[in-house]
Amino acid sequence: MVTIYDVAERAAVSPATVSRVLNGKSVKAELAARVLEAADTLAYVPNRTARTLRRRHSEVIALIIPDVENPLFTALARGVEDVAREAGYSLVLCNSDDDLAKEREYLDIAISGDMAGVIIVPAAGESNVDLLLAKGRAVVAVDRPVAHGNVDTVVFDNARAGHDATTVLWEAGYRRIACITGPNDVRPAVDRAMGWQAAMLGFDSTFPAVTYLRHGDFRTRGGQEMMLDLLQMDEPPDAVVAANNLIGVGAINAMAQAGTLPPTTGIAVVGGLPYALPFGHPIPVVHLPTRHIGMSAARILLDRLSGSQSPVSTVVLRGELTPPTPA
Amino acid sequence: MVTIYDVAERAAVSPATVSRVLNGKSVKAELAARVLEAADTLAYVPNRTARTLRRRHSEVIALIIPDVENPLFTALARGVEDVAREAGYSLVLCNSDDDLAKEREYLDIAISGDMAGVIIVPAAGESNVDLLLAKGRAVVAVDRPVAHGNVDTVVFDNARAGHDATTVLWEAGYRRIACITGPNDVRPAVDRAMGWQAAMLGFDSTFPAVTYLRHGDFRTRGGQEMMLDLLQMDEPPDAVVAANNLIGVGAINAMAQAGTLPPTTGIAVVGGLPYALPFGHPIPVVHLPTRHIGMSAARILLDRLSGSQSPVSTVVLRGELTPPTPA
DNA sequence: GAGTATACAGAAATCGATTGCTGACACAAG
DNA sequence: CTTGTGTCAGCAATCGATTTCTGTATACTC
Repeated sequence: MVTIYDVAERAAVSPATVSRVLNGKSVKAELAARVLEAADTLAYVPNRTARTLRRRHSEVIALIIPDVENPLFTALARGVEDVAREAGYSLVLCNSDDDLAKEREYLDIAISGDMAGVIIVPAAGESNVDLLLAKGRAVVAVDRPVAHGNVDTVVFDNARAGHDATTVLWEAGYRRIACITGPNDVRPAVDRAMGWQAAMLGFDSTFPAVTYLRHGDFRTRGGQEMMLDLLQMDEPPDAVVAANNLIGVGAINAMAQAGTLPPTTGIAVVGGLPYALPFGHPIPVVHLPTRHIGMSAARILLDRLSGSQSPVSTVVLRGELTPPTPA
Repeated sequence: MVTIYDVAERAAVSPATVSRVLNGKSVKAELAARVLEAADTLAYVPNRTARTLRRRHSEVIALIIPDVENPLFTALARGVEDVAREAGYSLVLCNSDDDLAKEREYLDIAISGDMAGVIIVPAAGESNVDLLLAKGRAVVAVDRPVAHGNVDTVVFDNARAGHDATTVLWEAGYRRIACITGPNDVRPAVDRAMGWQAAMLGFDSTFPAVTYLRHGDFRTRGGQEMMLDLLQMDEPPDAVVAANNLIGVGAINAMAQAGTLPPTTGIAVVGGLPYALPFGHPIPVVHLPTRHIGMSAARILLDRLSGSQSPVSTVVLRGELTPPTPA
């Protein structure tokens, strides 16, 4: 292992000088040249662990997400990564599986690994980032608020998204519009359903909303099962709002199984479908600015890291109902 | 920041003893109890940075993949994660964008961050892990071999997968079967195309293979463009082998646009389609054991980490042609 | 030309945990 | 009673880079 001492020796200067050269502090040009040459010929790579120990924080930020296999979160990760890299930070992706224990483990790693900051999509339930805050680390919540801890937050306008998705179906002539959403301890799932419910009651105050609401698991499987369930009702819905992309896919699968693909049964989806679904009928989608939400969170975090003391803020990003262009 | 010294003081022992207790070395029961109690009341969290500096390696392994948004790689990541966590390691996901410069950056981070080992899907081109090997770090290549460096490797049997996909189409009666694959500096892309070519020439030695081969970018966009291109030929193919999941999605989109969805134009896909495509006709898929490939790579890495000196090996996993059950 | 300000390099302390070595003590064997 | 063997806790060195402090050489002011 070649260390800063080896470089110092070869360049005939002190380790302190090598450090200064490598960190852009002022050093006489001639010495700097010697140092750089020595570092080069020795193929010196500074040890980040030692640097982190001394500086008491690394250049790594942790991004904790509930599911790496969900395109929403990977898109978010891209957004974070792009901004973070730009600023010289690298990103560690941690997969919590929406499990508080795993999440806690990763939070501990973030603390004990001296990570610069944490961007977290809190797991369902009582996420707690107090320990992190107590240590003075920067934390930003994304997509969902944290249950405990007062931190900057970036979320979608979920109620509105649910409302918009419902409205477009209503305007297309559907009248008995159901809603399949995620678990009821996951905030965006609840909010989107609220948006749907508000919209339906606005159109028809006698609509039996609870009857047509289903909680799945925010995954394809759940969407499919709940849709089949809805279709078996005595008075099945004539359309459905899928509260996320995977539910949308599942619901469409179910419709295919039951032979009631759109436009027979209508569907609108909150969140971009991961891949265009190639069959005749266009599907209205409320596109959520997933990449943006990541970029926004990263910017806020970077701001905190550079010492900003501005009061804790919540940013709400609005989705956009798109004419369904594929891909 | 509460350190091991604080704990030591409170428990009236030396820091060394605290360390030994926390690491399960033999210490008299009474002292151990005092230490644990002190650690508990002080809410002591050991600093991994310091430990890593001293031990000269961390409990983190890096997984470098070309595209976090590709389900193949996220599934692989799950496989790696499951095995790694089991063994007490945590995973850092790094996104190389198939870009050698970004890849090199992450490799440097792996070195300078004292990471225990690296599992890498090498970027297109001349990936080089020599530096890592020179430092004695464990490295495993997945999905593609590394251009430089002699390391354990886990790959799919890509040629066979291409061959199988082609065969199933031939047997279904298609005769002019094209192939859309990835960039020609990406090994699996080439191998799958080779499998297709071998199969076609086996069936019909006069088949003008080069005419019906297209290189896209292994993404939806590329698949779509190449498919449209194929469909515009004077003598368009009557079927196509899509060399990966995203190309498959793109190709199907293109078919939808052109109004020649299966079975009019046949298609077989190598690699599971990320989300079931709900329209009447079943699509044959050569399922690749993506999760397995990750688990296998992780096991090999862990083996090396625990000191195994067995000769460098290559593991080849076979895909399986499935009757196309959705989801 | 004397005195002060400035720039810059080196020595050494520091970050927090681990670990080789040493010494203290207990007990068994001779 | 002495020597030998083993257990276990503490001291201090160590990992590699950063940074404070200090000293020296040079430039600048009047």
